[in-house]
Amino acid sequence: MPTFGEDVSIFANEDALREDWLPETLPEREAELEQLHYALAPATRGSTPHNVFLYGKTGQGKTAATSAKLTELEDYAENQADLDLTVVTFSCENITSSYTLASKLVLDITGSEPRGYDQHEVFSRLFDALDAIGGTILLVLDEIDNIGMSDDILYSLPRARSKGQLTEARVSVIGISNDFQFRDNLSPKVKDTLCDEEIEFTPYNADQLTSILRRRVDVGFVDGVVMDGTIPYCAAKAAQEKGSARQAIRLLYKAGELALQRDRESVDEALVDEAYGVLERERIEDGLRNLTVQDTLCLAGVVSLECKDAAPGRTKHVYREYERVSDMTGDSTLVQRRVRDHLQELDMQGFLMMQTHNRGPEGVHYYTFSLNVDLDTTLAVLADNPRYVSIADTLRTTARRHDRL
DNA sequence: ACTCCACAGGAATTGAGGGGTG
DNA sequence: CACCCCTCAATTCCTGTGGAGT
Repeated sequence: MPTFGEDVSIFANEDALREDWLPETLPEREAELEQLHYALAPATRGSTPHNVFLYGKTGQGKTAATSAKLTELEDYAENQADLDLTVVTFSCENITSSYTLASKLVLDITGSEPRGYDQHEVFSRLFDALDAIGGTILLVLDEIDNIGMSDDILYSLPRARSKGQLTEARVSVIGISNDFQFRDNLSPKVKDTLCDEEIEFTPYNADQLTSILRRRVDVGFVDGVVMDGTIPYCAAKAAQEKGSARQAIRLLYKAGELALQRDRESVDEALVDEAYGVLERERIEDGLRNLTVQDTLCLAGVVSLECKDAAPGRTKHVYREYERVSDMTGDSTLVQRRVRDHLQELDMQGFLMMQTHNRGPEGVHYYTFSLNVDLDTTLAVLADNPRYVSIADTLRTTARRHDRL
């Protein structure tokens, strides 16, 4: 039994390895920071900063860069008597439309949420709230791609002042997006205004990830704990996937924790490999647990194909399995059209692998689906839930018969 | 050559569920 | 209370297209 306080010293400052740690410098993002700087600079001259749109995959330093630059700007503004600057940062997680975004923004600023009103009224309350703050307002909308096609607010915000809906405040929008396509799908009128400055964050390569990791290790770990080759190894592993700094750091942190558990005094490549496995499993487990009933049943349809060694299978075949599975649980059976949508969502979340098969350049195409995560783990997680335990058992038996386990 | 089928995906609609106003 | 706002999952209908069958 471990005792508190008797840990081998591995971590010097564990906070530096956590998700929410914001580095003070981002040498790998010099160019992007400079672009951001010039976009915001008008604020220091008493004018409205440009609207900026930052895009790039997760873990590329978009949020960190924005936060670093804005802190710098806020510090500057603090010492200038005639500069009234407010930064409002808002994460659009779970926000699916302009309407909810506006209403949640009002909640964020004023503390009360307008609901049940029409969109026009909600927008105008948002403008009132912004006017009440006054001065120059930088509105940072993180993960803005969540609002999808409904982008009215992105059109209205930058124009509110010229339309007289805002009188006291000057508002600039800084949109941060993980989704490259989001930009293309914006309506043309929004693209015009919001995207007058665009900053793209391309994925870090292995060398850049190595430098980033090295700085974190210097702060986070005790000197000499992390072996020489471990950092580049970790970086290479992360670069191979998405080039995400977040993932690279998470990996190293997990490896450190494993080292602690094992009473090791150093972190080596084998531990990184192990940490990788642990994180992957956690990812699947969390993901599966958060799926809705129908999502899970659709997934189970594909799992069923896998167990019969019939994957990848076409939509039709998945649907047949889905019908069997949902019969077993007694849940309502959806129409095929809807199941297709669920399958596509599961593909986007990485649980399924959806392949397009084309026949002819433009015309008829069809999809096949296969499981993109470990079958055994998936069955285990399904069996954890009483609702699906009978499915999991049946499928496991089938899988054994077909030598899939 | 013609018709029918399979399939993806867009659009419109519905009904439940959250909440408003007068 | 009647009637309004918006969201979300789901259904229904429709369109476009190549391939199979006749």
